[in-house]
Amino acid sequence: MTNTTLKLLAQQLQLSISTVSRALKDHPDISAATKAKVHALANSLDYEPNAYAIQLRTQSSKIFGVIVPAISNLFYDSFIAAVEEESRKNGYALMILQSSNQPEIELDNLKIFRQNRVSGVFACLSANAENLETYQKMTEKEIPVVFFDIVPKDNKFTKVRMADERCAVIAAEEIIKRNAKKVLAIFGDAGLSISQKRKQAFQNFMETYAPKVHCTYVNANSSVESEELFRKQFSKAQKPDTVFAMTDEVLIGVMKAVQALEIKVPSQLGVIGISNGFIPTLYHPKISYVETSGYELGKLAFVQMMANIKGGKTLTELTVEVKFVPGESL
Amino acid sequence: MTNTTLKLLAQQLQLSISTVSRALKDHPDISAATKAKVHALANSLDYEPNAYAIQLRTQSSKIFGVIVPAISNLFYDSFIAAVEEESRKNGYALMILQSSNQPEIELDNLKIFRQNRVSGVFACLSANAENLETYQKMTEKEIPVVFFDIVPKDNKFTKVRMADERCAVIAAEEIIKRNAKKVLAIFGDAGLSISQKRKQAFQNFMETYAPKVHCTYVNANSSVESEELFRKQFSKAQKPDTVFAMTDEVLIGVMKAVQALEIKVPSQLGVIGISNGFIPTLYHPKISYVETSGYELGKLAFVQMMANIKGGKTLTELTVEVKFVPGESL
DNA sequence: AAAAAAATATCAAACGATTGCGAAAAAATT
DNA sequence: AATTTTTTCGCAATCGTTTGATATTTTTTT
Repeated sequence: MTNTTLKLLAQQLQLSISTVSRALKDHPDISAATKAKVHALANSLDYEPNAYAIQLRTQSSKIFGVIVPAISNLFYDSFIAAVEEESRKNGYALMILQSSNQPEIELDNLKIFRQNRVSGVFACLSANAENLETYQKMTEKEIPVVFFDIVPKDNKFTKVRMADERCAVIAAEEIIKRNAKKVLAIFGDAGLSISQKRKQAFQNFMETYAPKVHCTYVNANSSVESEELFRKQFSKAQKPDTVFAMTDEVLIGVMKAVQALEIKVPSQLGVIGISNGFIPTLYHPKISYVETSGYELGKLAFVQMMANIKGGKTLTELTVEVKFVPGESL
Repeated sequence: MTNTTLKLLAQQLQLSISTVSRALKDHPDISAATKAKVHALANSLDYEPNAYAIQLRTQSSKIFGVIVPAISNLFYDSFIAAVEEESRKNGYALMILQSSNQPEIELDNLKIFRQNRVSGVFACLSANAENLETYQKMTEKEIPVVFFDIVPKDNKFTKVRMADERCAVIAAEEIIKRNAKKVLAIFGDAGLSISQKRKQAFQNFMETYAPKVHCTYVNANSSVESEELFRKQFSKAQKPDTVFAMTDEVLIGVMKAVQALEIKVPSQLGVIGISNGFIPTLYHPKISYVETSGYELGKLAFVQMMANIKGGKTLTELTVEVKFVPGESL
C-alpha cells in the first residue's frame, strides 16, 4: 500500500497541490470550507507529511544527533532521557549513536549525522579523540555542536559539563566536617581530564584547609581495581577511616569489599561518593554523595543547543550546579 | 557555507549531474579517468550525499525507530546498545524515542516515525497500551514492526522476548534444589503480562514438583513497595527462608531490607532473582540470578527485523534463551 | 453597473539525488 | 572506408513538499 501524498489528496479533491498544502497548514489564503474538506480527507486517508521532502525543500531537518561513549550507562542514559524529553517537546527527534570510545566510530557517526543533515549535534568526546577538526567543520557549516561531559579544551566550542571541581570540593568539605583523620581517595581513569580535575581540586582543598588529615590518592579503572585497591589499603595497620569514591564504578568496588569484610559504615568507615544517585541508595546505610545529574546536564545542553540555533553563536562553557545529598554513611 | 551537492561538482568538472552521480557509485558506464577526477573533487569539497534527497528518490530511509518506555533503564539501554551496534554495521541509523509508559506519547512517537518514513520500528509496548491498530496500519504500509519485551498477544505481529516462563521455571528449579521450605515470591507490576506469565509459570512449577513448599506470591510496583512487602513478610513468625525477586527493581527493595535488618545471606535467607546481571553482582555475597540479557534480545530483534525487510513477512515469536548464573546467595 | 479591493486558488520552480533511455564518440570489425 | 559494437556520457522525469508570483472569482465600493 502506497503512502498518501499531497498529490493524491489534490487529485481526489480536484484541487491543486499547493492549495492542499496550504489548507493543511492553516494558511489564511484558503477558505474555511476548503480547509475542512482537505482536513477531512487527509484524516481519513492517514496523510502523514513526508519529512524527507520537507527537509529537502526547507533545508531543516528537525533532528538532533547525539554521540555518547555508551548508551548503557547510568549517567549518559539519563542525559539522553533529558535531551529526548526536551527535543520531543520542541518537535525534534533524536538520532543516537554510540562511539564505544573509539575515535573511528565517532567519525563514522558524525558522517551519518552530516548525511542526515541533522540540525545539531550533542557530543561527548571519546576518550582519546583528537578529531576536533571534524567538529570544527560542522560548526563552520552551521551545524551547532554542544559538547557535554567530556569536552574539548578549546574555547571555540559550546560546552556544558558538571562542575567537576565543585564536586570534589564539596566532598572534601564534608569529609573535613566529619573530622576524618585518614582518607583514602579513589579516582577514575587517570587519563581522563575529569579525573585529573577532580583529583586536583580535592587535593588542593584538603591541603589548604585540613593539612593535618592524611590522604592517600589512587586511581582505578574499574570496580574490580577499586575493590582491590581498597582491600589493600584497608589491610594496612593504619586503616583509612574515610573513603572517597570519585565515580559509581569506584564506589561499587569499594562497597563490594566493605560488604565482604563486614565493615561497619559509618562507625568503622565513612563513605562518600560522586554519583547521580542511583547506586548510592542501593546500599544500607545509604551512601552520602555529591549529586551530578545527567538529567540536569541534558536539560542544560538542550537550552544551549536552542540558543545556538536561534541566536547564532553562543560560545560558552556552562556547568551544572551540584549538591551534597546526605546519606547515613558519613 | 553551503553544502556540496552533485550539481556543484558537476559544474566545476564540466560534467552532467548524472555522470557525477554514477562516478561516485562506481557505475561501470563511467571511465576510470572520470571517476578519479570526480572522487578527487568530491573529497576535497567534503561532499556528503544528502540522505533526504536519496530517501525521497529511493523511498527507503535507512533509519530504524525504537520505542522504549525509558532509555534510562538497565535492561532497555543494553537492548538499545545491541540494536545500535548491529544497525551501524548494516548502514542503518537509529531514532530512539521513549514513551514514558504513556500511550499518547507512544502514538506521538509513532507519528514521528511515520513522518520520517523509517524502514522499521522496534517497539516495546507501554504498560496499558491498546493502540495496536496503529501498529497494524504500519505493517500494512509495509513498515515492519518488531515487538520486544512487552509484546502484544496478537499473533499478527513479529515478536521477540525473553523466555519469561523459562526464567521463572529455572528459578523455581533452583529453589527446589536448595530444599526451601517457605518461599516468598515477589513479582512486578500485576498489570503487565510479563508478570502474569512469570508468576503463572513459577506457581505451576512449584505446585507440580514441590507441592509441600509453602509459597507466598505478591506483586510490587517499585523497589519501595518490594522492600515494604519483604519487611512485612519477614516480621511474621514464620519467616520465609527463600525469596525470589522477579525484577531488579524488586531485588533492590529486598536487598535494602536485607542489609538494614542484617539478615545473613544465604544462611538465614536464600535470594534469587531475574536480572541482566548488573545489580545482583553489586552485593556481597553475589546474588544468584537467572540471566535475561537485553543485549541478546537486541541482537535477536535485529535479526528478525532484517528478515522482515528482506524476506517479506516473518511472523514468529522468538525467545532468547536464559541461563542460571550462580552467585553465593542460595 | 463598472471599477477597485479582497479573497481564494493555481502555476511552476525549486530542494538533491537516482535512473531508464537515448546520443555521441571511440574502438573494433568487416 | 563503411558499418557495427562498445564505451562514455547527457537528458529529463521523478520522489513530495514549499512558496513567491500570478490568475481567477467574489465582494465591496463608488
